[in-house]
Amino acid sequence: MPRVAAVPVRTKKKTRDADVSRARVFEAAAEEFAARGFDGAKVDRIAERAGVNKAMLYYHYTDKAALYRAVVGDMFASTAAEMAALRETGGSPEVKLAAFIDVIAREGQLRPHFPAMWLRELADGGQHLGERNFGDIFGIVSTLAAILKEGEAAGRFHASTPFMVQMGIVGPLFMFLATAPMRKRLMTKMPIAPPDVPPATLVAYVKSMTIGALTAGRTSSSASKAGKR
Amino acid sequence: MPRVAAVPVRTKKKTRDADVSRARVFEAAAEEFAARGFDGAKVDRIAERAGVNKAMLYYHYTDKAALYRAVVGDMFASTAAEMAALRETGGSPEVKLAAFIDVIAREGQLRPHFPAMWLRELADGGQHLGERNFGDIFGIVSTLAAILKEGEAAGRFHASTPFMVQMGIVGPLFMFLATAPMRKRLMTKMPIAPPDVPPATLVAYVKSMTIGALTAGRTSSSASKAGKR
DNA sequence: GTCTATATTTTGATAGAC
DNA sequence: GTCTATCAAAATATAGAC
Repeated sequence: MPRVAAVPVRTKKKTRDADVSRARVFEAAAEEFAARGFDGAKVDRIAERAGVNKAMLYYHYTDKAALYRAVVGDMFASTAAEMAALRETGGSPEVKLAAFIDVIAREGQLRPHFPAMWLRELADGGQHLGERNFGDIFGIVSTLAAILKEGEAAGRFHASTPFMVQMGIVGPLFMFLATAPMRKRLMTKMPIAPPDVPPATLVAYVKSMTIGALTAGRTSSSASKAGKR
Repeated sequence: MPRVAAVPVRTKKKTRDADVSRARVFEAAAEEFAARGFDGAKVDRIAERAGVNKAMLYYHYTDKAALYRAVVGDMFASTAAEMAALRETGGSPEVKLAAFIDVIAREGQLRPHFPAMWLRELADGGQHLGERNFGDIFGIVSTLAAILKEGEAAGRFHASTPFMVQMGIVGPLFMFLATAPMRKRLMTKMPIAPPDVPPATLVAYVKSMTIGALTAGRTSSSASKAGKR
């Protein structure tokens, strides 16, 4: 037992270093995966970006796929957690829906790699996702489904397909966010693709679109209330 | 000159065969690229899918990148051409906007690989696109920009950013279309992701969203007219 | 036009010293 | 925990016969 007691200090030091390099790898991987996709991302490049040796990468993560899952898992787990919190709050269906959109938008901005990675994962058919990821996604869509159902029951929303509404929210939001680098580069050739739309404007537009579609033809003023400018 | 005269018949035969195998390669490539992306797509697998020898693939196309450009170019050129035609037609801004959305949706369904490939290309930042592709894309967005401007001048649409509106149309449409295989596979685990929403319903929803956002707060009945059901 | 065999390069991954 | 050196497996592309 005395042998065990001697370790703490040194362990703490080592652990902190490990956490640092591990975090650097994670961050670099997120950028690489977002910019090039799973197959396009190269392990060597991730290590280089992270400023660590390639062997270090394998010290922290079993392989490329595990690293990818770590990044993706973090995205969905975080979003799912926020959604769980959202489910506890009150308010009208319109307010809840706006809050739902805010969470998606916030997560998409908080993690710059999120939008592009999500776009790719959708195109990939969820190839790289695991059971836990699907669970988180299910939780997210379920949150939206509950809001829609509530609004529908209250006679404020049309009947709708949750997954379709979800794509109607994530699509515009993430497509716009994911194309930020591209738009920046294209500005000279395409004055139509501005790199600098304020996030608030984008979010407002998405809210307006969604509420607009769900309340089209109704006399309520909810459409104009939720997403102005 | 007599040597030249003897060729035609044989050439025709050969040409037909060539066209067939070339088309098969093109088709197989479109599927592979859509399902796995540029880096994920493997030349061997494309050849196998096409039922031709790998060497044949290189006989028809200089390399993998050229093949990719051929598929992508076809998508954008076709869509751009339809947009050019649309620019000639008349009607109210609302009608034109609906027609614009119809073109995007039609192209997305006509070429099953279009949605997924477009999602990927956006995430890639247009890495694999050439000058001509950007020209076509510019033409497409410009068509939308003109419609929006007209509606705005007529006092029927809010001021808007064309590229953002474009993402608001392509996003929901293509995300939903691109996830068809995924949804089919997930049905058992996620009853929220139905594989079978009728395209007409999806298109109507996107029209309703877009018109709804552009006319939010207005007294006009255009929102309910353009995208019902 | 079509196929076999092969050259070349890239890349994911590990062994083993420090 | 960190790095060097290296292996083994893919994967792109081509040469050359038919």
